[in-house]
Amino acid sequence: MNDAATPARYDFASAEPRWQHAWEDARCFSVPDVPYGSRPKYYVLEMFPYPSGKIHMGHVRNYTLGDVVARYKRARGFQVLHPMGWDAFGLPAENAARERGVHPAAWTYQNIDTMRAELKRMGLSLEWEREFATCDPSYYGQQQKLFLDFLRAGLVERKESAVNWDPVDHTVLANEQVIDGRGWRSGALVEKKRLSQWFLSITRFAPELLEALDGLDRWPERVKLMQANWIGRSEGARVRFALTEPVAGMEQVEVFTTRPDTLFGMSFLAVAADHPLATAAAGRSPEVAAFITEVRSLGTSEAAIEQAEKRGIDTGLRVAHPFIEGASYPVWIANFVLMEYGTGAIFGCPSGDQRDLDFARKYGLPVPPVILPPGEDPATFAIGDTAYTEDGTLYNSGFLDGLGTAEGKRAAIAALEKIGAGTGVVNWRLRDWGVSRQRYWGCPIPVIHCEACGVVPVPDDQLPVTLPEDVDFSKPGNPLDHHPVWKHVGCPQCGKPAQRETDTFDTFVDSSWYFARFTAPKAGTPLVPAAVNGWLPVDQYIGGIEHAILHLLYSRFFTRALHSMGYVGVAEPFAGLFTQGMVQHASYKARDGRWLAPDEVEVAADGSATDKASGLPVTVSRNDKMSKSKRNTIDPGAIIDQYGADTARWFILSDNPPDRDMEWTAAGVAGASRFSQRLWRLVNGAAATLPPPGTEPAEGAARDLRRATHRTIAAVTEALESFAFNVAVARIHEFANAIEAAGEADGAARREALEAAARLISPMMPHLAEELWSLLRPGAGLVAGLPWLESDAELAKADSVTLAVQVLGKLRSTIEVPVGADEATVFAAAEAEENVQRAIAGRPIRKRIHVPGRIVNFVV
RNA sequence: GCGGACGUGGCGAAACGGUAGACGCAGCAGACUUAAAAUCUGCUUCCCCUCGGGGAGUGCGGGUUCGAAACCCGCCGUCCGCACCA
Repeated sequence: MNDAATPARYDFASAEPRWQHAWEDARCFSVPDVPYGSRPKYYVLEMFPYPSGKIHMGHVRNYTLGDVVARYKRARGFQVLHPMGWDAFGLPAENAARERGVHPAAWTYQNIDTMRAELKRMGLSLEWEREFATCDPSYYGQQQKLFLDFLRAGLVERKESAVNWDPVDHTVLANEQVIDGRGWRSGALVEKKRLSQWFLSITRFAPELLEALDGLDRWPERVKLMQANWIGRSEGARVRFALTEPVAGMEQVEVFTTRPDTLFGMSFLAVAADHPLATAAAGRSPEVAAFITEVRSLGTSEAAIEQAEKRGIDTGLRVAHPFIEGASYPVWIANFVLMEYGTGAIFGCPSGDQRDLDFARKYGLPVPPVILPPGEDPATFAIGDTAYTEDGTLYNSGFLDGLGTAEGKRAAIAALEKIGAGTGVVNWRLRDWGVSRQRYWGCPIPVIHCEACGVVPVPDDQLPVTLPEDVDFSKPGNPLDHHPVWKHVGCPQCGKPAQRETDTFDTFVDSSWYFARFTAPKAGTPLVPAAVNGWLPVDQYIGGIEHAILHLLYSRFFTRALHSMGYVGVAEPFAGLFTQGMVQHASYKARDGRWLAPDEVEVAADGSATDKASGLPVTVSRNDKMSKSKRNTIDPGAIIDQYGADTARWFILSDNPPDRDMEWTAAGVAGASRFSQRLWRLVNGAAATLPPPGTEPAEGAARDLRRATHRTIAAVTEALESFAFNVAVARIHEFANAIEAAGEADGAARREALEAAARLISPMMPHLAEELWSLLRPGAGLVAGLPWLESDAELAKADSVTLAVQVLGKLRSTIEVPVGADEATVFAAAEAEENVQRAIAGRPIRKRIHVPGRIVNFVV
């Protein structure tokens, strides 16, 4: 059937693997561990994937964006480091082991093989020689060395602490992994449990992690803001209140407040249910004990759900006021006071804090007003159900009377410090990072517990501490813990029987330094100074907004810690950050509630859809996140089979700006495919008839085509520089239109245009670029090895421009004038327009405005 | 509650304070075909019209400016983050 009548088409299926091999053979994307010579370095990195089984469209978008940057920067003369690896430890591998009896390592490495093959089909300019998985002993063994360095540097603590316990996954979660009181993975309600845990001292770096955000000028503002909020700096004071009688050895209770100026408005003191004072009070009163039990059982999550309800109980204890001789206040336990923030205790100033006011009203506590709002009369101002939390003038406040809020704070802190009852402090919301997980499939924490010697680091020559392969997943809990022999070792110090730590690291530890390891991935030390200092920081990091806090903050902390230990020269790992939007797809729900896959429905022109099988209408919901449960995922592999990698890449780039959520549509992919075929036809049809390379003076249509060429080079370059990839795509579309419109104009100009098109698409559609280039310049080598095109400003320049002519700011006409025409000529031409005259309607022109190349405006 | 971002045709979107809607998707009309696919050409913000044009228009209401989608003030809406943070 295929004969001469069938129009020729670009055969991506054979071309794409061919060019992938050509790049590989030419080692186009390899760089040395240490950047060499005078060419500047550029490190492009996309957040490495978790090997879940298959790549999804989010990966395709992420790696396409990174590849455009990598290929573009390479063409701009940079030595580009662009590696890929696998964030390979984690729970799903263990779940697979429990559910299907497959070993986590086998499951993981098999997934990696599958996904590597899929990524390779995308034609990414990656340096695969640097690939590693975090579950390789050669990686996590080096991580164990780093941990021991952290330990020696005093950046690790072992603390008994209340942890977030996930009862479904049987593991501890970081605060960041608790979302609305539920485990981020299992969704189970999180319980509080006390365990001995390893903590990395991220709080020590809180001030610099906050301050350095200002210097990250190529990070999205919102990510910096989210981090700043998470670190949560607040200035205030710690105030010690003496108990009127000691309880369980405690003589005082300390509170944190941001409003020491309102101390005279105190009405009560409240502590968290977990506070030692609460525990002491419980010992003296069954009612108090019962209340604490009740608050605990509700838990933080329930509290969040029913928010508003403030509850408390009077302990019967009292505290003295630091400033008011002889005054004392009741100590309450309140459910809205959190042990995790500040000191777990507050002083209640109902007139100046809404929560305190709600509490005071509920339990009939006094509400002494101390802040007078501007313009209010102290004789008449009263607090109703709304606390006054703004600035004002202090009154009823002894020595603070008459001071404003800021001066009041300073004066109160000075007075507290003078009498030894408190100090001005900065309080941080950030907690230390608990990294212990009661899990098998993670990096073993390299310490040994000895009854005589305590915690003993595993000696260097015994590293790596590798995971045992023979593990039993049939019991709940940590397989390392109930392994028959693995944990039983001799103490490295005294030689007596001791036990290995059976906890493994939070997988966020693994991803906190992988970007540094890529610079020398096979080294026998964690990092090689010349390599890591040569390549870091990552110049462009690209990934999802979901990592705005956790991964990015941990990585910043890790880099600072490594910096403080002399491992790396920089303090910030990521100079530029780009957060991409999600890939979404319409979802289809049948009447009976079943979700239908896209290929099971018939979508009409108006967007409505029917079930192919039954013919019944289905509910269409646009812009749904792709998910297996809604059956609206699109398999990248199938798209590449049908359309090729370039088409998938082109569509993803063309649809919208990369930081916004995009909708995957069949029509959009088809459009991208059409364009790739059109470009190919344009080149394939002309290649044989073009003159050999070389330029000649051009006139008329040829001159216009050369102008379009050089303008397009400039416009695409600018768009690529600013991550406006959708605009770059649009400019290339316009360029294709211009080349077609130029018809048979001049061979040399046409060759120049087609060659430019081939090279300009190369960051986005690299295979097609090579194919076109090989048609235009057989045997001339790879586009991947060519420098970026330069726009010739002379050629891009226009001979004449179209000016808009406005009267009173309203467009009335346009005129064509030579570039550089003098103002008098321009005004004369503009005034001569019939439409302009009609709009002026005989009125005198009061003002003439001319913005050269843009606009003329007459004010009448 | 606090903080932030964003509102432009049927849809995705462009637009140094200077011709709003480039480019694409969808749609309509036509060409080529026995037909379809593929491809190509034209039209496509809304309203009025004497086919020359005219009016309105970037969530709403004001303001600054010769000129505002963009800058300022106030609303409304959507989304995101944090959330009894003392």
